[in-house]
Amino acid sequence: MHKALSDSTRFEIFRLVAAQSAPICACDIVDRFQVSQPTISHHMKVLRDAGLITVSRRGVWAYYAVDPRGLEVLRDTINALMPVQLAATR
Amino acid sequence: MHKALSDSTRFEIFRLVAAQSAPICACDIVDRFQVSQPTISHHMKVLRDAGLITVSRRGVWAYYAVDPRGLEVLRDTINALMPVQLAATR
DNA sequence: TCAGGATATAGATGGCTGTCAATATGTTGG
DNA sequence: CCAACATATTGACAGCCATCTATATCCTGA
Repeated sequence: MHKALSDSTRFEIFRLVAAQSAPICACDIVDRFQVSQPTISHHMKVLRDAGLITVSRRGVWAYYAVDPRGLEVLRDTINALMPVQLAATR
Repeated sequence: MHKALSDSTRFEIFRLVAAQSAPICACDIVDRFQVSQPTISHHMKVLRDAGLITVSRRGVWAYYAVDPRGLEVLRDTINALMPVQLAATR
């Protein structure tokens, strides 16, 4: 999961997806980055395999959204590493 | 920061350090992993450069501890990615 | 059914990095 | 001051991976 977020391009893609209030079209992601469409597709697969995003198809288009369960796992992992009194901090 | 935790050996080292109630000696870390001493030293440097751990010297020995500020940054980064109602979940 | 477009897959490649052996650096006890 | 030890640094190398081009797959409108 950390590995999925360790590449800067992929992290930025994830941030973009996470910033949306609705699923975002893959084509819109391709438009916003300098890398090629296959590279974006590859990154989406990595993020998907990590459980961080979900994909839904509408016709030809692919719509990506954050998988809340993945984020929860990530947060819980971090919290488990924190000393208790620090974990209580908000 | 995610990159620092993306390697499995390094993540396990960090988990070991985080699990201690007092700083842990580098020699004890070397003892618990299969990799060589220089490799451990390299990983400690990566974790240190990422702001995740701190080191203090006592004589010949190096003692490592989690840097709470790094963990806070990490947690805040994750929280910033979460939808508000999910971030409120405990 | 076909053309065109959106996305995914395959294969190749260059750069990054985790690892090791060898060595350097720094510290302490005698 | 020296020997022994703990840790860090260096240099080399193999495997991984982000990226590209080319191509395949899938869907839709006409």
